Amino acid sequence: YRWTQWLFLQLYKKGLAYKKQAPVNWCDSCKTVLANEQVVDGSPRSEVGAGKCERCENQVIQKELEQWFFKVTDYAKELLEKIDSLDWSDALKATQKNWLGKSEGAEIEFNVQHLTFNIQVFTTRPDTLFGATYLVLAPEHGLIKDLKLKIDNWDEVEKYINQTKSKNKLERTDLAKEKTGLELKGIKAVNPATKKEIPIWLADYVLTDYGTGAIMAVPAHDERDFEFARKFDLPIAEVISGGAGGQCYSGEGKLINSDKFNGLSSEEARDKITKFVKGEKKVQYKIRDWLVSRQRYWGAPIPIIYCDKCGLVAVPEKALPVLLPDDVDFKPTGESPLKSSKSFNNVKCPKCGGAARREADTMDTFVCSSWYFLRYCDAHNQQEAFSKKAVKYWLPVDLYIGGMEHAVGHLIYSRFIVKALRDMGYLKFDEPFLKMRNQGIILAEDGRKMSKRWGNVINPDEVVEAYGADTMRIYEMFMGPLEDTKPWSQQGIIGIRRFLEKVYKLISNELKIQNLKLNKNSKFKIDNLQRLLHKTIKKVTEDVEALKFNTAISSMMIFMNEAVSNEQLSKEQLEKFLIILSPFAPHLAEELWQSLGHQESIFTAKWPEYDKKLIIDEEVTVVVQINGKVRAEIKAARGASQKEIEKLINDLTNVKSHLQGKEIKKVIYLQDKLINLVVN
RNA sequence: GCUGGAGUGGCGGAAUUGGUAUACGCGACGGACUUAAAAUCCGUUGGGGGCAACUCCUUGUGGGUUCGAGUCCCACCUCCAGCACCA
Repeated sequence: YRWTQWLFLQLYKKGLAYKKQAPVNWCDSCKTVLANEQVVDGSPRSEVGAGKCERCENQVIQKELEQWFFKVTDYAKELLEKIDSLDWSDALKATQKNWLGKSEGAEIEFNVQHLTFNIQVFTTRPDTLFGATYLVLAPEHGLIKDLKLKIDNWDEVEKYINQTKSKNKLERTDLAKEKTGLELKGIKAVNPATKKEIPIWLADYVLTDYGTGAIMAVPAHDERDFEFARKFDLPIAEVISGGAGGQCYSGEGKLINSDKFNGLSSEEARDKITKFVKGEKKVQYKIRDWLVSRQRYWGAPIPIIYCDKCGLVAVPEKALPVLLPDDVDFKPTGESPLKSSKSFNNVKCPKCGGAARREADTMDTFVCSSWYFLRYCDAHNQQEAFSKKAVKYWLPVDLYIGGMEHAVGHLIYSRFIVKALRDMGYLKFDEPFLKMRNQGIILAEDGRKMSKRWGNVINPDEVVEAYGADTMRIYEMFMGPLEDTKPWSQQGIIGIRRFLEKVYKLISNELKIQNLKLNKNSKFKIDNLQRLLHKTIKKVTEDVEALKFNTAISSMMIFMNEAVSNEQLSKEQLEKFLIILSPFAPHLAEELWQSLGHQESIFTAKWPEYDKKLIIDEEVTVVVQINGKVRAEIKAARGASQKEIEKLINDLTNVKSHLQGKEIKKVIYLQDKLINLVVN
């Protein structure tokens, strides 16, 4: 964590790490704050449904605290734009795009009537400006206090603000709940397009931390504004055609009731109206800065010192690491545990030498995990976090495998850190993980998630005990595609055990290992087995590359079944087979390899190459279709011409009977595969 | 509501990307071995009809394109995942 602290200092120097007072997520069971990304909805089957700590599933509450943040928002644009250049799954990309939440619109200024104050709003629909019949501010909006003396119903307003404060995020964002709000009496705003006076309201459905914390309400063309206007009897002005009377229409269309802009399309009008009222085009993102402070013991201490004279002072890099003290109780209490350590807390200011105290919070563990792959390239370097040379050699990561749950946490943080370090000159690449695959989770046999709560957990140690580690390993790969969520089957695993036993028996004298040339009578079979082996090598090689382990295993099973039923297999064939099996069943393959007399490990053996000539069959099966329906199949020599095939199939009784009294209108021939006779 | 993904036998799943649907495995049924069971081995196994050769139906539903559709297009249904009063 010395180098994690170093990383913090680099971000701090660049202004990318900062401290601010803000409402934050607090888990009262873990006794710490959480990042937005660490608050989850909970399992779909949970009773309550929203806002839970991802670690303990406790309901998260909001607290107003001063905390450290990393400025991920500075990179929102690039984080979004570069997603499409990555070889990641669509689901992962979409989730991350969702989280970044880009929306394009404009900031427009509304003057407060007869006063010098004005209110900025963000809207994605400047084309509907003529229909803005009132404004709504978030209860936390800074302007409200400034206008206190002008507001006639201040007592009521204050009461509403306090009510909002007492609500947690869950209560406030409950979609089912009816909207609440009240008017700021005594003041009015002016719609910059219509120049008409419009009322200013306060409502908790407007969020303080998105956009400007204020909206222009267009009830005719926004569902939420419509609902609000109906409840409080506010005017509704239709400015986009296309809606049914008396209903809200949130789509686009031609402008109406919009003065000189009438007749324009929504798209054309957006720019023009924004210019007309001297508004500014703006792009908004939903993502917030990353809250990295934690009130926990286990974590890298934040390398900052507070001095009464100098204020906030960074720990000099030479003084790193700031070690965790051992004279504290590390159980979470809600206060940072490091605060209670005398040895840790009291220090001298690095600038003036005066009495000072250390920052007592530690960093989110995700700070460490957002750059570990850089350190892994150069783990023993004592002079720097990583050398440019080592990082250039190893990174970016070619293939990264991990769960979907990292979509909006680790994977965004890592991308952010890499971009920040790149801009500081430490790295020369933009993205940490070029190709990413998400393994699906293995569910319990009942199709639910494995959980202590359901008592359906499969203990891998017990599986290994009963069937062996190789069996367990292969079964997990055989169950289905890597990325699929799939249920475990205690019954199904026996098939893999049988397969491996078949392989084992091959060398335990139950089957004879013979040389290829051995038996004239079985030459045909041996030839076929040799062909099958090479097809299997091809299939396994390609499937491994594509991470399609389930079909690779299936093809090895087919080969084994064939080898066993023929009771023929040369030592050379067995060896090649063992090598392709070895990544799947390392223990068994190694043991059999040694028993064949090898001194070196099987993992030093060269991966077999397939013979291109052997994977092509000389005799092929051609399917005979009549009007697209399979009526017969024939064996033919590879490369047979259409005429030759037509001659062959004419004699087939089933073909004859289907052609009786009919006329062949067209013949479709796919070499070595299929012939389709189209008849009337 | 928005975004992404998926619907194939009793079950997990294959299908060269438009060309024999159900590979491989589990389970089930029948048989061999056994006093018996387990293990192992052999056979059968999508559904219907037929003694049989064969034949009809079948990839969530309904349409369409095509010589030919699990695969492509349109509409719908269901499930999973993510986001959600984001203006």
